[in-house]
Formats: sequence, structure tokens, C-alpha cells
Amino acid sequence: MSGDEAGAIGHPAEGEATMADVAALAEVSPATVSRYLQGKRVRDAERVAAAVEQLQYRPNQAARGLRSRTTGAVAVVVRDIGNPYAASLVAGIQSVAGDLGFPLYLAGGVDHLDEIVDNISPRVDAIVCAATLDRAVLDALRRARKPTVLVEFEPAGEEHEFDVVVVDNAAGAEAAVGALIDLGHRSIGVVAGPDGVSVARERLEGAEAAVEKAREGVTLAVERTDFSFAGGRVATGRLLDREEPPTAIFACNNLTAIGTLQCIQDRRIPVPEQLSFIGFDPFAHPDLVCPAPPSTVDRPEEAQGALAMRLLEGRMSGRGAARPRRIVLETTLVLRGSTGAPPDRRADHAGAARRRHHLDG
Amino acid sequence: MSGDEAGAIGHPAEGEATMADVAALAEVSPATVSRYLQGKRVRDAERVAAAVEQLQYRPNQAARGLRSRTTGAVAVVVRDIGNPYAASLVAGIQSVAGDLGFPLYLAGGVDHLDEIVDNISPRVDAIVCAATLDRAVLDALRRARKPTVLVEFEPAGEEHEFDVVVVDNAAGAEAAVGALIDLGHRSIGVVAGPDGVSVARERLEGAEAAVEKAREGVTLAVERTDFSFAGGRVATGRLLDREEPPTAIFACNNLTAIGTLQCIQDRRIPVPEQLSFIGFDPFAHPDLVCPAPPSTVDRPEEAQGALAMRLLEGRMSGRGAARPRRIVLETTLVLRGSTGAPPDRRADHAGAARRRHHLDG
DNA sequence: GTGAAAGCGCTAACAT
DNA sequence: ATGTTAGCGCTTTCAC
Repeated sequence: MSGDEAGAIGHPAEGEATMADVAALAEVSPATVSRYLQGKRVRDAERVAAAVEQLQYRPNQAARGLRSRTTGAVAVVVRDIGNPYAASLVAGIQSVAGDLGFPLYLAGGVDHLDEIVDNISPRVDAIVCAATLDRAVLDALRRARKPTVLVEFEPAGEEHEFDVVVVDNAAGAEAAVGALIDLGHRSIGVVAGPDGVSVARERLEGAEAAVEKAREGVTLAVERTDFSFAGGRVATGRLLDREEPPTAIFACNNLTAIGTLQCIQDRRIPVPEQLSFIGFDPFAHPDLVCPAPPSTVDRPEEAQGALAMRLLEGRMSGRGAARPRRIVLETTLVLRGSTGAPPDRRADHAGAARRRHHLDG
Repeated sequence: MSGDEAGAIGHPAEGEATMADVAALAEVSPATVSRYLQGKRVRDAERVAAAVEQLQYRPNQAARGLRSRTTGAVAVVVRDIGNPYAASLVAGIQSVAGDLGFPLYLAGGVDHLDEIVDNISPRVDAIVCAATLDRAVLDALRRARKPTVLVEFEPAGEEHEFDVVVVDNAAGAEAAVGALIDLGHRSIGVVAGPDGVSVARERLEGAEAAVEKAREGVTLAVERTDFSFAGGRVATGRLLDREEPPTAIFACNNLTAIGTLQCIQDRRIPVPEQLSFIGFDPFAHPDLVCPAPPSTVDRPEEAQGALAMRLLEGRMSGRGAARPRRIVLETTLVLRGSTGAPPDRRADHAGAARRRHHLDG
């Protein structure tokens, strides 16, 4: 395919033009073309550029990778791309990876994540991992020996050498529970996550911190879940079945929040009149949610992804501190219709509701 | 790194073992190892297997690709991974790609999709494209000269050579509008999509077909949108502002459906008492949606993705018909609380509603 | 700054 | 069925 006549004609009959073709057409050596492509100064840059353009030359990534041991690609690891949080994160990563010219591998699956990481890691220069981490996955990440950034999930109580981009989960939870306390709630239910998951622990700790700061007789009723949709539903049922059910519920992630709302819906509990609600993680369209638009602790998901990708880019190009970096982003508490005063403090609120109703009619 | 002492020790000091290392340890030629790895029959298979295991040998994909001109990877092209439909589809593709051992490139972005396809195509053996298609994207797909399957979106009125996995959009829309007609609706609003998008056209045609079949005085009020969220909201407003507003609305995709519901919510229109609603595409949690759980025409998104990937696998391994295949899946109409009889036929329904209310209280 | 030459790790002819 | 050989397209010494 490469050869004399190809250069002369300007169009290798079939298949891609090679660097040798470009070199021949530009009347330089392949080495010069290679240098030109790497952005180095070259005497006949214009002629080379013209040849590249004329032949529609595209470097062969396999050959380049074989020689230089790079791939020019990045992997993003998530357990379930169907989770809106993961999808937004990936969207954020994708947008900056695209700008940087890095194709993105999507590696995922609920199980065997360690094997998946092992399979993908030779194909990439760097990894973004936004999945709950167990020992096996962590080991796979280490085996990769590639720049890696952990997004949102950190290994449970363990030293590690990776960069990290997280949100301040504890502060977010504290703000949420604090807001409920300020409204007068004294018994607050928490739909928590697994103890082994970093974000679950932090959010629970944040909730507890808010209670401690209040220093009044505020009690927290905690139900653990697996952070699933169904788990949230069951846990909420348990909370509401207690002797003295809470007047407010804080659900610690997006899936359990759905479960909580479904349970509330099933039981036709007036929100926020009888029960207030705050969830962690944004809803796509809160204004369409029953029984009331849910208050949420929102994270900047796309920004988080974008930041992770930029961090990685820095590592790959050798810039950045040698030490692992840890970036903590802030959450935002958005109070919506699902949050109000507890029943025993609602006199004035009920009046306000009536007044609003009048205005509507 | 490869060489005599490596084989003897069994552990190349650093970096990966090469095929030569394996061959030396197993006392066969590299070619035999290569054949073994490709699943061909080899005399000393056990010894080779042992050597592979002992050295933790992982083939170098770059070298393999350079030689064999394959990549072992697949690309999935979507415009916006944040769209739940796209995310589900990708999940379906991912699950079978994982089983087949194909890493997945996620290629996407709203703009410049043709360039993105050009960039990704040399890195993959096959492409799944689930994005609206314009001339530029289509050309990029053709330039790739790789097995390609189009999911959901087909080029607007144009011959093409690609495999296709779609749902029967027209039948789905016809079922939805037919159900509204059967309930007694005579004026039905349609929030349609852009004329250039195949699914938009088909869904509108399906709606029209239902009206024709009815042969009574049923009229369709059509508002075009760009299939966006905001577009759906505006279009719904226009429908409701008409002289004789429709008693039911059919929204032709998931984004416009959200917009429609928001508009309905804004105007506090009772659903389904005064206005019925059906959308195209599933909602993640329909029971939590206000003002009423939306009826929807559901597609088997994950199955669609899985099927596309299997089709591709067949093409890559040379199996399958030479001619392009076209697979059409069925949709499912799910009627929920957002759909009922029109106001002028609600006498009995209102009674039913009252009765239900009594039972609750 | 440039060109010549070597070689990354693998697969595919080819001859045996 | 096996080994030998060549070379995929590129980057990177090295000498100039």
C-alpha cells in the first residue's frame, strides 16, 4: 500500500495512508513526519501539513501504541450506567475527554468489576473509577499502574495512593438534618447505606453531627439499607412502623429516596404536613414528583466528572503534585415542598397554606 | 524484558511477559502460543496454558492490532448519555459486550458527531449507533467501513446498507392514540418531533393512522418540537391555548413528555378528569409522577441494545445474512392514572372516583 | 534540525 | 500440527 506510486497519485488505492506515504509526498523522512505530528518544530512543516491533508493521513494508533506504550484512551469505571448519577458523571467526563482528544472506554457491571478493570487497564493510559470499592477492585486498580482518580467512592478506611474527587458528604447531610431540626423536628428518620461504603458512612456521620450540635432532645432513628430502591422502601416502612415514628426522613442516596417516596405514597401520608422529606442526590425533575417536590442535597455531578478528567490529564502529562490530590466539592441543599414544620408546630403554616389556596382559586 | 533468564525465573522482573517468554517456558514456538490463544488445537496445550498462567501473560493488544488489523473493541455512539433511554440502551449493549469480551468505547456528544465517529472508528471493529442521523454522521459511518448497526434512528428517507434494530414506533403511537379514541376523546393533541427524525415521523404517522381508522370526527392537533424538554412545554401550552383545546395529549418522546407534564402542572389542570395524557418512552418511576402516574408506550430498551450487540457479533464473526437485517421490536402500551375518559363522558367515572375515595377514608 | 535503522509484540505465510 | 521468517506502522535512538 505504501510506496512510490502512492505518493505520486496522492491516493493510496485502498486502506489508509501510512506515515511513509506522507513522508514520500512531502519529500522528508518518516522521522520528520513523526516529529511534526508530535508538535515539534520542523523545517518543512508546511509541506508535511499539506501532505497529511492531501492523503487524509490518520496515524495508526496500534502502531503508535506498540512503539510508545501509550493508548491515548481513558477508562471510566462505573457499576451501573443506568443510575442517573453515574450517567451525569460520565457525561461530565466525556465532555472534557472529548475536548482533550481522549476516547473513553466505558467499563462497568455490577459484578466481577475487578476482572473488568484488569481487562480494560492495558487499553488505557488512565482510569476514572466511580464505583463502590472492595479489596478486589482496589487491587485491580493498583495492578493497572496507571494514573487513576477515584470519584465519590473511597476505599473503606484504608490508605491509598490515588487522587480523589469527592463531595463533602458529611457537610451535605449535616445541612439537611440541620434544616429539619431548625424547622422543629425532634425525631428524624435516616435511611442509611451500607457501613462499608464511604459515602454512606460520611452521610450518616453528618446527620449525627447535626443532632449533636442541636444539643436538644433530638433523636435519630437509623435504618440501614443496601442503598437500593427496594431497600429504601422497606427501611422507610420500618421507620414509620416504630412506636414513635419520626416526623421527618432523610434518605441518604437517590435510589433509597425513590423507595422512601414510594412508601410514603403507598401509605398516603401527607407531605410535608405529617412527614417531611429530604433526599441526597438530585432528582431529574423534582417539580413532577409526588407527593411533593422533594428537597435534596445536590452534588455537582458533571463538574465532578469534568474535574476528575482534568486531574487525570495533568497526571498523564506529568504535571501536578507528586502526592495524591484530594479535591472536595460542596453540596447544595435545595429545600422544596417536601419539607416543612412538624405537625405539632404547624398552626401558622396551615394558615399560610390556606391563604395560598385562596390566591389560586 | 523477554529472553532466556526471564523464562527460567518465571517472572520477568518488570513489565509484562511477552509471547516469547511464554513460548520459552512452554518449550514451543511463539507461533504455537499464538495459535493456542486463538483457540486452535495445539499439541502441548496444557504446557502452554501452564506457562500463560505462571507468567500471568496478557497479550499486548497494540501488537495484535497492528498485525491483524483488529481491535477487539466496539463503539457505541449516542448523543447524550444523560438521556435515560440512551443509558438503558448502553446498559443492554454493555451486558452482552461484556459477555463477549468486547470492551466498549462510549462515543458521544451533541455536536460534531461525525468527527467523533471518524476519531473512534479506527479503534473499533464494529459500531452501534443510537443517535439521530444527519448526512455528515451517516457519511462518517460509511467511511468507517466496519460492521455497523443503527439502533432506533434511521436515516431520513434514504437507502442504506446498515443493519437496524428499531421498535414499531407507528404501531406504538397508533395504540396510544387508539386507546384515547376508544375512551371517547375526539380532539387529541400531539406533541410531535422534528420531521427529519425517523422516529418522530413514524410516531406521528401512527397517531394519524389511529384517527383514520376511527372514521369518526376525531381531530388531531399537532405541534412540532425539537424533541426537547423545553420544546414539549411550549408546544403543550400552545395546544391548550387553542380555541378548542384537546381533551388528551400524546407526547412523542420522553423529553417532551416531561415538558408536557410540567405545563399541565403549571396550569393545575386536573388529570385525567379534564385532560388525559400518554407519553412515548418509559418513566423510571411512574408511580411518583404528578399530577398522575403517566401512561406510556414503553420500548424494550435494554433488549434492543443487547440485540444490536448480538447482531454485530454475528457480523464480525462472518456469520449472518449478507443482506442488511432489519429487526423490529414491539412496544407496550401501559395505561396508568393519567388516562381516562374526556370531561363530557365522565359521569360514571366521577362516580367511580367518589366510590374509591370512600373506600380510602 | 535531519535521516537511517532498529525494534515494539504479535500474527500469518510458508515450508516442513 | 509446528517452527521459521517477515513485517504490520510507528517512535526513538544514534550519528550527522
